[in-house]
Amino acid sequence: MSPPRKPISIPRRPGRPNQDAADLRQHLLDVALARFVSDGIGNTSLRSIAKAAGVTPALVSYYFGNRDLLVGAIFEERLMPVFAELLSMLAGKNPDDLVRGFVEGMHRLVEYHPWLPVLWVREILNDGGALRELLLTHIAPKLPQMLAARFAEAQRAGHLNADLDPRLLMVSLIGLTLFPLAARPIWSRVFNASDIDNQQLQKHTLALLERGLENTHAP
Amino acid sequence: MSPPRKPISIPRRPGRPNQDAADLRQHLLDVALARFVSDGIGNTSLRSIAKAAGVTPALVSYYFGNRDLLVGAIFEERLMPVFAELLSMLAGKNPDDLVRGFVEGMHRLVEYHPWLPVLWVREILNDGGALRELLLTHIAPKLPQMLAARFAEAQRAGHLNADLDPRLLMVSLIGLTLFPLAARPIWSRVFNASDIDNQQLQKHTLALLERGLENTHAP
Amino acid sequence: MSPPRKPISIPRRPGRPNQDAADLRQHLLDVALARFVSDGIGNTSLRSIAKAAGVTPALVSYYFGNRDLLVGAIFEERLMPVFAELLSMLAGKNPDDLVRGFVEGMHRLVEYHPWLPVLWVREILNDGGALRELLLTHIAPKLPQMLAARFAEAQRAGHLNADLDPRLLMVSLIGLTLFPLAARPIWSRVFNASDIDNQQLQKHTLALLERGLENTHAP
Amino acid sequence: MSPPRKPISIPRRPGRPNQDAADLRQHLLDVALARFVSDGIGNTSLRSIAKAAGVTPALVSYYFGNRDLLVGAIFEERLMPVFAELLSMLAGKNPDDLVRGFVEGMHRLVEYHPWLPVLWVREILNDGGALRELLLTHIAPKLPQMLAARFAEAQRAGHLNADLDPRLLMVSLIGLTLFPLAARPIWSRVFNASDIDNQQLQKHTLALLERGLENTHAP
DNA sequence: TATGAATGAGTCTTCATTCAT
DNA sequence: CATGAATGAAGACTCATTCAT
Repeated sequence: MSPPRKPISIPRRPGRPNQDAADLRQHLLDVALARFVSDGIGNTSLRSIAKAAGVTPALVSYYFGNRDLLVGAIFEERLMPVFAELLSMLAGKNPDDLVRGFVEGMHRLVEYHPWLPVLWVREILNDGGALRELLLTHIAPKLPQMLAARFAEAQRAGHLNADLDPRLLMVSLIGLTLFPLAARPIWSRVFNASDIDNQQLQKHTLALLERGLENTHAP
Repeated sequence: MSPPRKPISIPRRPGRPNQDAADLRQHLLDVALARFVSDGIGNTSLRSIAKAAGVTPALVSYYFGNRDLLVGAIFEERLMPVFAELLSMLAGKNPDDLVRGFVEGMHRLVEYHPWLPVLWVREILNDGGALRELLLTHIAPKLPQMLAARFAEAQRAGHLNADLDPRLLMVSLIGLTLFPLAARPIWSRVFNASDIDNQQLQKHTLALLERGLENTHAP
Repeated sequence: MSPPRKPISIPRRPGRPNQDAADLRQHLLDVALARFVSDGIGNTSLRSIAKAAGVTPALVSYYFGNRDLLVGAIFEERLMPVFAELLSMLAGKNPDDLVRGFVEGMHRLVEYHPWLPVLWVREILNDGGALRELLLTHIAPKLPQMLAARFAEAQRAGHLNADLDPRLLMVSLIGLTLFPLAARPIWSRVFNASDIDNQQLQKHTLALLERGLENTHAP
Repeated sequence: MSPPRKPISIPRRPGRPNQDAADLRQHLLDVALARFVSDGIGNTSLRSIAKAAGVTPALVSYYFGNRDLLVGAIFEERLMPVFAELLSMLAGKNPDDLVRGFVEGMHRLVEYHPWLPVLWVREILNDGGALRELLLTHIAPKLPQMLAARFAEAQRAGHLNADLDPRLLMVSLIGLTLFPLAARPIWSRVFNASDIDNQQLQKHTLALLERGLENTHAP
């Protein structure tokens, strides 16, 4: 891998903690990710990342080559691992637990990577999203296709509402997990709903998924 | 006539059809909306709008004053009317038809205003979204609060799954309508699903909402 | 004279009093003069004049042809007449009264045309001043040369301090009249001297001119 | 090394001598001052300064941040030192020499900083002058107030024409030094007076100040 | 390894001016 | 007589990037 890998520690600017080059690279990625999430990738200048990281803009270019390569690095070193995690979470699940496993897994994931929903919505979901193409060409197909296939299988076995489309179910699952998590700031404000935590959201989601709207508990 | 007049008469941009000012204004709004939808508001320069409209950047300033006012105009003249439509669609519905009405209404709406889902996701859902504040302060609260209130009422009357949160149900509904519609390009590609049309999506969504995942049709 | 001279009164915008074209021209000149004085000619846009006059920018161009011609009109129709006044004030003065006449005349002039000192200092005195060239080629030479000549004559007759230069005396006179009048805002603030009115200034100036610094009243 | 580097090496603007950054900063200040003096601060674009300095406009922003900061730098690094000089020149003077000291000091000052009178007149004296506020809040009050106080003292001691106002005397002194020096181009042309040098001007001024107009030398 | 200096392209906005109406 | 529409040029400023050091 490219430029700064030697572990020689040269504490240049005393403001930043004494870390070696690899750490600085990670620091830059952290800062960049934070800015990307809060401002959007397209709206974030390298300058602002550099400033937030206590570093010159030239350094950011130096470490990552150029803007696109930085975005690529964020994708590969921050986003991909998260999807890998999700994949491994769902690997062993048997079909009946799959939906519950997905919902719980996603919630657990977001607990550790709170930036995921927003980044997903803004940069992947959207037409010009900076990460969409990367996702679609690198990893995306695998996970959702695998899940959809297993839904289809369950459906054929009569374990799943026959009126559902297995592929669309995959979409619905994201619309019921990542989407509400990304949208929290807005519904929290609209409904004055700071009392609702993620656990309640998860419970609501599972209730909706498992039994739909009808009050089937009642006899 | 005294003041200095160059006698050469140059007909203005012959490329654009001879339309009056009001039309041009609408044309500019159309173009701006299109660019906003495809690139994001924050990433769209007035210059690019002007170019796409076959007009100088100065003219865009001339018509709308400045960038923020243009965004405001888009909001008021393009987005607000759509929400008004939705509101009137749902006005007369009785509680039992409400969810179905919402899903069908949203689909019908998007049929006529295909840009709605994307714009919603990018500019309202997201943290720094250019339209979020406008929506939240102008119209947003009313519609979702009204619907959530009616859900709560239905729930008290025993007509609605007791484990759902009425406010989160509102969120879920959007996650199952606007979200999949906005995400169509992506799932269509991932699943090679150009065969799935909006009608199927609507059917799937209603099936999921009404009975959940379980295969309750089977005895 | 150029464009709008017909006395047909068409009250277009009801905001502005019902005045005919000639009056509108005068109105525009008034407004332009006011803006020129307060912002400087170079810093004043036709737009701002038009706005202040309740008129479209196009109208200003229409009436005066272009920016330079407007400045020319200000010079000819506002500044020239003032110098003519001064000239006539000093015409009949006999040599001994000349200095006193100049000081008093200038003060009287400024009483009626308070904008004179500022305009003079900014637009004539300065190197790139918009009116300097106009003044130098149109009128300037006459008045100061005439006065300087009469000072020289008085000096030859032994009526004037022999160590003075008659031409520089002309300069000094302006430095002791127009200059302090233009500078009033600044010295008034520096010295907290809102108590000093023009009459006191005039008295001080004459005292300085007539006897210099020394306390010659004392026997 | 990895990041993409175009191998073509283009030596930067060979026109300007190879000077280090500090020198370039000074050069830019020099050029800016010259433009400010000849065109007025408000009428001088960064673009024109950059062009005159053989530099891109972006570089001017790079060095000074923005327009106001550039003006501030001119004030602090060019104007303030001059006033400090004047102050130190007058520090030790005893009251009787004060006026003469002021006139001579100002002439000496202008000899080394020929731009001072014009800048003073245009940017401090004038109402919207860009440097006025800076001067008034940073330094102005001290010097003139000190001088006026000493004039008042001399007057009380009977050493100064009793009909003068000490504060206005301060104003008159500027009107008889900075003003004629700033106006030289104009009176030099009006009177065809290229023969009058600063020494003669100084002599004239002192003669006027010390004895006024009357020919008191004659018995 | 890291940066300061520098640039060219691009941002939005304002300006004076023109001309058909 | 007066203006709305339109433009091209210029305004200040920011940006990503490069390169010598």
